[in-house]
Order: sequence, then C-alpha cells, then structure tokens
Amino acid sequence: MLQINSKPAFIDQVYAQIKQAIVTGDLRPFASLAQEALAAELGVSRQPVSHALILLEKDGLVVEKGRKGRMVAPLDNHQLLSLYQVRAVLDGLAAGLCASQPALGGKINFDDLLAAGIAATKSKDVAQMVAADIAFHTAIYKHSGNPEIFNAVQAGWPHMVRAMHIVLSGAVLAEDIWTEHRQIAEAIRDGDADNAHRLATSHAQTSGQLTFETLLTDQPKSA
Amino acid sequence: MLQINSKPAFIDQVYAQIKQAIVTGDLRPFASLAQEALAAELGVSRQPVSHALILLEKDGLVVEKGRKGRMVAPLDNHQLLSLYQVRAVLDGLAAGLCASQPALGGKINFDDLLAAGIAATKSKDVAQMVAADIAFHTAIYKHSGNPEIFNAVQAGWPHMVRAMHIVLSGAVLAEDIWTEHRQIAEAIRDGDADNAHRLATSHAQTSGQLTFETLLTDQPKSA
DNA sequence: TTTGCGAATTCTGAATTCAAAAAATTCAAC
DNA sequence: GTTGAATTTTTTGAATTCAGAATTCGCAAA
Repeated sequence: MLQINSKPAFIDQVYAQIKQAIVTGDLRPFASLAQEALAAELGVSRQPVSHALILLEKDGLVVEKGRKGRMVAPLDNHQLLSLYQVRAVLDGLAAGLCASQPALGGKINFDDLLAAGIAATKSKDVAQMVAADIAFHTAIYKHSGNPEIFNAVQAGWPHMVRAMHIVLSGAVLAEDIWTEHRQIAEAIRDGDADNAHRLATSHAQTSGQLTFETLLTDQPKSA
Repeated sequence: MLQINSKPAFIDQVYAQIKQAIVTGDLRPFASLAQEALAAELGVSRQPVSHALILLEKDGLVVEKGRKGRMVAPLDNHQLLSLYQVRAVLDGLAAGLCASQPALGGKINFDDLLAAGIAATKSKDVAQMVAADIAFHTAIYKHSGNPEIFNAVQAGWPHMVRAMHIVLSGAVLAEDIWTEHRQIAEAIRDGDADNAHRLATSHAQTSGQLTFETLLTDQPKSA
C-alpha cells in the first residue's frame, strides 16, 4: 500500500467516465462523440479526450461515424452471441482450473458473492445486479491461476455488461442466474473440475442465448 | 474496392511500426521508448507517438518504466504459458467450428497454406516461417464463423509472435509444426469436428510447452 | 572517497494553436 | 420550387507550447 502516486491522469479518468457512460447505457448507441463537447463536459482539453476515444475504439465500444467523427457503437445481437460463445470456453477453463486447484479456488468467498447476488436480485437495482454478476465471474477468473483468462474475457466484457443492463432492466427471471452460480460455486468448492467446467460453460451459453433473444424482441431493428 | 480514403493516419502508422519492431525483436525488451526520440526517428511530432504508445500499453507490449517513461515489455515465460493455455481452448473452438460447418471450413485453401509453411521452413527465413504460421492459424479463426474468436486471440498473438521469433531462430524442429498443421487441416477437411478440436487444442498446448522450455534455456534470467 | 543537498536537464501529460477535410448552409440559376 | 455550386462552419488530426515532476549531475561537506 505504499503508493504515493497521486496520479489522477486525465486520460484514464476520461476513459473510465466515457466507458462507464456507454456501458450503463447513459450514452446510447449511435450517440455522437464530439471531442470538443466531451472535453467541455468533463472540464478538460480535447487532448485527453482524443486519447480516450482511441482507446475506446480499440475496445469496440466506439466506432467511426461515417466520414467524420465517432459515435457510440451499436449493440449487435450476433456479436453478443459470438462473444458469449468465446466466453463459454474461457469460463469453462477458468472454473475447471479453480476446481482442480483447491489452493486457488478455495480462496473464493462464494458465500458473500452469492449473498450479494441474491440481495441485488431482490433489490431490483439493475446496477447492483450487474455489479454482483461481474464480481462473481471476476472472482473465478482471478483465482484460476491464469491471468490471461481475465485479460481475454476482459476485452469482451464491456459489450456483455452493456447487454446485461438492458436484459436485466426488462423484468427477467434473474433468480435463475444465481441458482446456476450457486451450482458452479459448489462444484468448485467440491473440487469437481469436470462439473465446474461443464456448468460454467453451460451457464455462459444459456446467458448468451437469453441475451440474444431478449435483445431480439426488445430492439426489433436498430435502436 | 471503391475506397478513396487516402488516409495514412499517422497514429496508425506509428502504432504499426513500433508494434512491428517490438514483435520482430528489433526493439528489444527493456528498450527505452522516449517519445521525442521516436518522433524524431519517424519524422512526426510527439502527438501521434504518444497515442500509439498508449495503444501499445493496452496491448501489453509496452509498460511503464519505473517512475518515468515507458519501455518495451519483457518477455515473460509464465505469461506465455498462460497465453497458450487460453489459445488452446480458442483454437479448439475455432477448429471445431470450421470442421462442423463445411461451408466455412471448406473455403480455406489448406494446400497453399501448408505448401507455404513447408517452403518457409526449408528457407530457414524466420520472418517467413512466422508469417506462414500466422497465416495458417488466422485462416482458421477467420473461417470459424465467430469473429470474436479472432479478436480474443488477437490480443495475445503479438506476445506469442514475439516468442516465435526467438524460438524459431534457435534451430528448432520446425518441421513438426507443419505435420501437426497438416493433421488439423485434414480433420477440418474431413468435417471431423472432434478430431479438429482435439488436434488444434493439443497443437497449441505443445507449442506453448515448447516455447516455455526454449525460452527458459535461452534466456536464463532476464535479458 | 562517499554522502547529501540543490540546481539544471529531461521527459511526460495537458493545453493551445494550426491546417486540412468534411458537412452544412446559403445563394443563384434554371 | 428545386437543384447545384460555392462559401462558411465544424471538427478532427497533427504540431507546438506550457507546466509539472523526476532524474541526473555537480558541488560541497564529512
């Protein structure tokens, strides 16, 4: 904790702010991202905004807008489906690793994570529900012993979180999610790598399917 | 082909140049990356260099250097091992998808890819060998029908390519690689998804192991 | 000779300025 | 009234300038 850095670093702050706004839906798809306007809004110059937008473009959250300027990337059902397919194999790998290495997987405090998830579901606070879901899955990635799993899923997460905000808003059967989470947690706790692998993979697949279908009905065409 | 863009875009050029230099080993690990020096070298101002370095930092190819400035990221054996473990599941997924969808996997011209690989191996030109390997695997990713697989591996590829340049330099049994590639290609051609999956996964695992061990002996400590 | 304080240099991030290109608006001609 | 061209406006990428912070160099003292 000996960190006297005191580095606010505008670029990072601006990046985080815009990313947050996009992911939560505050900035809607196709919303224009003029550098000057954003800079004024955030009280900085265009320079850090420009840097942040390039970073966000790399993330795929921001795309070129026609000939000039950029905009918030639209949500793409099929991209989400692909993303969840990728996540399925990575979640399976991570859960399997956690289960087969008790020294790692055993460190996860599933009781708290599950309790938080149930509480969030009951509260019907979307942001809280999303946060609990992220916390659960992140814990598994982080305790898999393979840091690159986290990096690999991290690239796609914001897109999925974006979708979650929408899916979970539309009164869905969110309880089922935490039933599946509990089963995964138990498999890891029991050191049952095969089951942990299968359940985690399956969970991602069904989540992807659910997301795809919900978005399909919620947003018939574009938005 | 109707693209009158004519947009060189300094940022992209600078980014590509530096990335290339790092990946091929022209810029060695721990090499200092002073903005002014790079800008002078490339004949541009510090602005696009600064942008490019931030992008490269996101890629993990560039890291903060102590308190001030940045440097080329060191090669990390254990990171490589983790990366190949991640790649193994993604390669397995991609190969399986190619095999199970003849309309996609059938489009790959494996004859040319394999021939190029054999030729490159015989030529003993490292750059050519690396290029052939990239071309082979990229073809599978691209024809899997899931664009996010490519994106997910893409994040880690530069690190692995960096390692390849070193591993393939030290007169290795590079023929074996193309034997394995041929087997994967045949499984995909035969529409044998299970075998394609298993062979691709196995290939990545053995490649990772080989890389890990070669680097371990080649570079005892740091560099 | 080594250690410690301080000035000078260096280097980065941020702000500002500059130039080019695209979009929008206006005005004229049909 | 509509279409088309030209000018104005907007906006971005790149260059330059500015300010703050860290490292280095130098000098003096122990």
